[in-house]
Amino acid sequence: MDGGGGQLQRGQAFAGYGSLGREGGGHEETGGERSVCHNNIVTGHEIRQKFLDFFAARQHKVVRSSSLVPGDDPTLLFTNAGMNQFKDVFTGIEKRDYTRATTAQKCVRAGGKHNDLENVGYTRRHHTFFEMMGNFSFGDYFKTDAIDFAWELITKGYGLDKERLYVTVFREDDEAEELWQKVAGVPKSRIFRLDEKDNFWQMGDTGPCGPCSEIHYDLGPGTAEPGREHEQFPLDGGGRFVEIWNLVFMQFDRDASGKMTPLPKPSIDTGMGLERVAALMQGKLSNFECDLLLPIVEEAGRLLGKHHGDDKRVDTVLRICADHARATAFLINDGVLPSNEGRGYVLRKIMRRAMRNARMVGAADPFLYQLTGFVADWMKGPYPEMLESVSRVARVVKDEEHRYATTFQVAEKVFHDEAKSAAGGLLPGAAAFKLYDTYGMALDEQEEMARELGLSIDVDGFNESMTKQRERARASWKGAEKAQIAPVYQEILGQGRTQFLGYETMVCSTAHVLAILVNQQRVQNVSTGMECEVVLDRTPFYAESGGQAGDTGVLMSPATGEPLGHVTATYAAVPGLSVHKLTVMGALHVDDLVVARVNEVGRRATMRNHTATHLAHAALRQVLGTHVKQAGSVVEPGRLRFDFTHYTAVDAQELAEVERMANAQILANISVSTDVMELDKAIDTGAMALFGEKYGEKVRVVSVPGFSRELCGGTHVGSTGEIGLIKIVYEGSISAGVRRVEAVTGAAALKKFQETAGVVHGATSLLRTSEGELLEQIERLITQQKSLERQIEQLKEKAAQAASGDLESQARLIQGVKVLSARVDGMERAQMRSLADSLRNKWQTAVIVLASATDGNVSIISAVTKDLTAKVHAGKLAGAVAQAVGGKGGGRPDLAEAGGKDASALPAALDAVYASVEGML
RNA sequence: GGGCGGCUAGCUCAGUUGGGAGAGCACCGCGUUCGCAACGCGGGGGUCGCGGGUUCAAGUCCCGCGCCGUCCA
Repeated sequence: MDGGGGQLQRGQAFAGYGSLGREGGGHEETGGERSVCHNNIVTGHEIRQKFLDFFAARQHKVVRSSSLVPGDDPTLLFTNAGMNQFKDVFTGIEKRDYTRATTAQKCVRAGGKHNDLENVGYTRRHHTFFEMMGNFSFGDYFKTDAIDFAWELITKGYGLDKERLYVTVFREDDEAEELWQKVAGVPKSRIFRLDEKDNFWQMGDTGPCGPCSEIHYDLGPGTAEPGREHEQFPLDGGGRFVEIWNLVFMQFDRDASGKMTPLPKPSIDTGMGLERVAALMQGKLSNFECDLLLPIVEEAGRLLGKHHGDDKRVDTVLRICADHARATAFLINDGVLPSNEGRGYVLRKIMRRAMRNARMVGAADPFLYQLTGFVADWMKGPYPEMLESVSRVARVVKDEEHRYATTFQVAEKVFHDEAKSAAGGLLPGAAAFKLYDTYGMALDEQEEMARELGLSIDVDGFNESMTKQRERARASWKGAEKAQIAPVYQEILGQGRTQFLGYETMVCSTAHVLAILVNQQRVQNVSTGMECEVVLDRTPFYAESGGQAGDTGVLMSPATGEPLGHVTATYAAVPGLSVHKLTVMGALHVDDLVVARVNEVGRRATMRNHTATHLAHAALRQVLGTHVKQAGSVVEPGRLRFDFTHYTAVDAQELAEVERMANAQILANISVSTDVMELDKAIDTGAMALFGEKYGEKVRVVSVPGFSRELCGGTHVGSTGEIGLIKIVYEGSISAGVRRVEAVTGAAALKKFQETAGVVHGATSLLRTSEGELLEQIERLITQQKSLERQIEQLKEKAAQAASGDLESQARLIQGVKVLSARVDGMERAQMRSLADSLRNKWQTAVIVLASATDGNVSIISAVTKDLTAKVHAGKLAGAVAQAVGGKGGGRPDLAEAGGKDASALPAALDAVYASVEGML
């Protein structure tokens, strides 16, 4: 490692080779913007701020980082690039009131297409969590400015040495190559042309795409990763060359056939990894050495009682912990909770990988929850929300650490069982896979444990089982194809967004039919009895969104008032386009003028439930704590359902208090106000925004003054009194850390109350008691019931004893053995068993057969004392009797049971026992 | 969405071709002791997750559902 070749130890500044960030051989840059030098290293936080300031000064809107949970993009597991939140802006679906933006975006890459999880900790630049800085142009500036800005920021703003910078362009992008020379003054020798794989960007198989251009930084000779020194830029730099900035020139639109047409207004999307820039500006080879990560690595060491830098294996673990603690803290802050599917599962895998690695270097106790606290504190400057969630995050992480500990205990037990039976020191692949698949024990963990026992694991067998499982999962997936948004809706949206009138009115008499669809095909008209979808230019119908159910109602003829069709559902096929599902009752043509009338009773019930949901949310936060955040919501006419983050069951007192608070707001009959404002402003005034929801720039804020304030696009009552009453009717668990409540309001609440009162009334009249004494009365009945059952047991026992006295005299002595074959009608199996048992104990050496006939069923018990079981088999004895009465049976040699149907054959069968026993003895 | 494992006393769990629902800890009582710990004896506590089915008989076998865990997608 540290031979004479100038190979550097990780973490060591490579000041020996020139000095980073200085222009030429040690000359300090003079002038306004301070350049970087090794005496005065800039922090990661400063680099981030400088980026945003630089573009703000160039008319870019500084947009805050969006949530790590992408809004309504099912194709994306986590936000993984700066452009995610602008996707719809690039495609033109969404409009913003700016055309230039800049962000520092938190990103997670784990699971899904970019899965680097297994590499994290072992390499210099793989992370699950990182920050991506970027500037964006939405049809504003293009290549020239993008190149100019980028070059100016890194050479002047950040003061990177031009002699260390290289540029790549797409093979066919002559324009970019020219501009780099002209605008930035990069010599042609430093510009490389690359193929589609590296320098052509596309969002999907269709849609916007274009060439891109990357800026790379040369860390200098001797900085390549061990074993990769020979690799040459640009094919692969072996770690010596770092890609620091990718500029995407979005200039084509690709259609389904693969044909690319130039976009009228080309756009810019760029991304620069904060951690790698910070590392190289601070003279470090590894991102883990930069000041955004190193303190977390060191803190991990402190918590685990290890020292960073002493041991290679330990260092790797500390890096894993540091990276994963960042991802964990940020993901949970954004509302993700560890679970066994989807995003939650990826989070769990990240967390467990950290715990597992820590355990393998000797960590015994939960520690990750402390490290996430440290992360929150370290990142609180740019992400102040991290401090608010710090105790909730700690709680969630600690829970997961405990859960991991218990599952690990179980797995460990199974592992040792398997290890015991491992033949030839090799643990079979199937066993290893079972441990992994069923008990969640990772392979490296098993290998570690196997090593301690001097065993090895059949890894090939393991992989084989894994492949089979994959195939199974894939086969089952084929049937369920994802519903694709039909392009026809996009096409209709092109005619304009639906104007929603439902906030103000429930009827509109001036709506025009824009389009009619039958089975997603556009038609010109429809007639009675058909099912179709109708798009209007304006509508009072609320399209299902934000958990609120879509409206139902009717479309009518303006001339006659006759119904033209029933609207059975309303939904947004694509954002901005409301589609009415219609059962046609008359003729309807495109361009018709119609009266659209919402079913007012249903809608008002929905409005009551929606406002009540906000009241419940606010009340839950007051009663349980501010960690309570909405995790899902359904608002329908009949009820409301609200899922929220909370780690334990809500007890009866707490629920009662929540109901009391919410109803107090209803009784106070407070006016509900709605304001439309900028998103930033709304958040600044403390309105609650939801995880994963994507909001436009202008948002609606719904307030119950003094109690609740939430971003919400739904419809609400005018004042809280309209709700009438809210009653919670269910509380339960959804998954670890998420609870669900359901409630009813208004007429539904009254109905619920009447039903409950009816049940109570029924109970009081059955028990001939009053409401006040109902519970007491039931308790008394239960106690009485138990005591009666006990008395019956005792009586039965007495009866059995008495019977056994009689039976004793019936027993015959055959060759010194007491043999009894008797009928004991009315006795249950259990009683017969204990009777036989007590006789057996009493007689010491005996053969007993008892039978009872009840309700056409014959039960038979046969018991033989141990000393005789070699000669007389109780099972065979019982079986013989059973056969005679049309049944069968069996059991152990000393005790058997049997049964049959024919009671009339019983006396003879029982009598025959004596003879057959005599034969056996 | 598809596998696999689990659900039995307050807790941790055992329960082997289907044939007496059990252990340890905890709890209560008694004994021993100056007292405590420990020990001994005795006792209470169970819709065997829920619902169907097969069977003379189901904790045990079959089907469905729920919850928890785990892996794959």
